[in-house]
Amino acid sequence: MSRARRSGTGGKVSLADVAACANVSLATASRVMSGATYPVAAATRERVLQAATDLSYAPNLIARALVRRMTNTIGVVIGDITDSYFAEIARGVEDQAYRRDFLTIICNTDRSPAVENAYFRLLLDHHAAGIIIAGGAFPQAPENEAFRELAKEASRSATRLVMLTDRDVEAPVISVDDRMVTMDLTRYLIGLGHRRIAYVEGLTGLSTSLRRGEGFARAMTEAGLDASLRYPGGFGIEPGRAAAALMLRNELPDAVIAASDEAAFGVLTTLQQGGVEIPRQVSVAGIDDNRHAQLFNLTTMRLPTYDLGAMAAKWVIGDEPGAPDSRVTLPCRVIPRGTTSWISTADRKGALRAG
Amino acid sequence: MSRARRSGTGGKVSLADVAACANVSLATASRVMSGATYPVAAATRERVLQAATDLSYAPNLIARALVRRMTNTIGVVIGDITDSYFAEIARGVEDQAYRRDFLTIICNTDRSPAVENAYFRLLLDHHAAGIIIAGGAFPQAPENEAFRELAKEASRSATRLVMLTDRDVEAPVISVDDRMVTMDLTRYLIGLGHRRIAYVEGLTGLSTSLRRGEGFARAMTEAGLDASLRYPGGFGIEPGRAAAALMLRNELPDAVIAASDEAAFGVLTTLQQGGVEIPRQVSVAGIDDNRHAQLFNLTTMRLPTYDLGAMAAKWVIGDEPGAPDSRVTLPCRVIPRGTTSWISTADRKGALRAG
DNA sequence: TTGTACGCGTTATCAG
DNA sequence: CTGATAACGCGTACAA
Repeated sequence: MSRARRSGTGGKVSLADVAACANVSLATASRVMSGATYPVAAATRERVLQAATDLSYAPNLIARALVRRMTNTIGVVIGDITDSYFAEIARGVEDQAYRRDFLTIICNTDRSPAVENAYFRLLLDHHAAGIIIAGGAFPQAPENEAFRELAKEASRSATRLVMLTDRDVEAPVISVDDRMVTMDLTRYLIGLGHRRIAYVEGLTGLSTSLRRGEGFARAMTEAGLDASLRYPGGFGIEPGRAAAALMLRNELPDAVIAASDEAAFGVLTTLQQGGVEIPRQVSVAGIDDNRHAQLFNLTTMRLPTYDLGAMAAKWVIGDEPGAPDSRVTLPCRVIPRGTTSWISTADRKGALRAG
Repeated sequence: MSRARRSGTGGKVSLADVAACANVSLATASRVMSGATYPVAAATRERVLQAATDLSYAPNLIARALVRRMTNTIGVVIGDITDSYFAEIARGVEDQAYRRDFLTIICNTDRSPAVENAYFRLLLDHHAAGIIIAGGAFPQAPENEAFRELAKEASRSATRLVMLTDRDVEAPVISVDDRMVTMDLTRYLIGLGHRRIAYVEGLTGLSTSLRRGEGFARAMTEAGLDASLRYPGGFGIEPGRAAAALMLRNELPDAVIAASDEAAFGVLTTLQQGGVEIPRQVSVAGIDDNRHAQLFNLTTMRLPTYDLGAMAAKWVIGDEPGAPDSRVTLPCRVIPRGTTSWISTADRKGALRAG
């Protein structure tokens, strides 16, 4: 009765209204509306459906979530959505989520382990169906302990967890081989005849940066080259600029690899402003292959960012979750463009000296 | 008792556990945990708090949402998160949301009115605390009817609605004056001595594009100049490229304004590849001032994208919502950089002819 | 100041 | 195949 009164107002119509309107029990109405494959007579089902559309019924997702102990949301924890690397990942997640009527929650940490943990906690409390952690690890961070604790809590609950980079927790990880990324890229440049190759590091302390640095070093030493030409860096434009400014003060390298496209842009433009011709004098390469790499005609390593997010989302909302110890590694490849070229014989002298 | 048994397992601890542990009623426990300003004796409050931390209690946000008829989430409906324009908006929202423990749900529509409505519906059913619609309007879209219906439903419910561009619905709107944006920019270029100015349009059918086009036309005609040099466009890089390719086949304009930075990048690089010197021969300007504009040294209109999102979020989760008919307009301004300059007297001839 | 009891809108478990 | 009814975990009148 109170229901009947409410139906006239702006109050939402509930399943009870539908049931009443269709002359069936709440249970029956639920069975047809909740999409379950439960045996209901075709006739009554039709009646319920009709009543639902008549009353323009929309299920209360929250009530449903309470009893199912699970919302139709999936959280993606990233560094910063304005960074195209993370934006692509988020897009991959969202595309999959949308297909199954899941909502995508975005959590910017600005690479703060504390914020990361705070969001982890919040998502758990929100009973997200899945949590995708895309930020890299800081092996030294004191917050790692709490992070692992949170991961354990997740494994006890029903929310599925996926890591997009190895975080040393019991959760499936989908990632790229960061060491291989720089190794392949470095080898590519060496194959082009470059000997004196500089490397602009990624963000300090991040395990991803560490591994990329290792890859560079390994490729150089295995070719008998000096791997010590390194510049402190980061993933943004500014670190690239700073490194390039330093390069301009000394003997130029044959080539420079930056740990990200953005940093490479910084290197590229600063070098050019300094009067250096790219790639005639110096070759430049980045990592990511983001949307603007093409604009700068930048040689780079293509990272499957979108696929990382998409696959993680599938594991999280799909029928087959990734096993807690499963790790899949997605392939990357060099995208040769105009900022790299064979080293000219005229400039080879310096290179030979360095080698 | 069943509770006591569960406490040992991985099952979550509930408020009842806390209450029992603190020897108080469920109500009392609720009153201290829910943060309400309800009179509770300091001693008992302390006991409850202690019990909560002892049991590492975390409130079930879904249960809370059910009774409050409101989740701690805010949905932001955008075109595409990999577009830095929308990413900045989303970041503005998220920053505010995080401060108050709200979760930010991101919804990519790819500018499809149908998808936009689908997300609108989903967010409503999810009982989002607020919904921010950032995509532009397609005045001709048949889905607009349903959109308005959804907006009405929102106004009847408790979820707050904010538009980031005028959508002709009963909801507060925070936006920029798109007409003024292009007018100011065009006037700036005219002030630099340019006469033959080309305009690369925004995405067809979008009201934002329409208004920007109007602004360009008005500024030109009020200066007694020909406003007919327009190129079909869009907000991406490719449309810019295509327009520039066309320009290269005919008499070059003095300057070109693109409806977005990305399009301007396309114009800029294509023109340069075509042997045109920027800005000596042609000045180029964009709209947005995104992160890469500085890299290209692009003159542009700075749009307060981040602030748009941040202010919308405040209206949505803050103490004072925007009135349904309130419209605030955030200021924009020209950022002069290196892709525009005074027109050289040598090139002035053509300009005079056109004027 | 504290406790009791009910309601939020669904789903799931039993009987019929 | 259908219908009562008990959870789900929390907030809040109302009563004490």
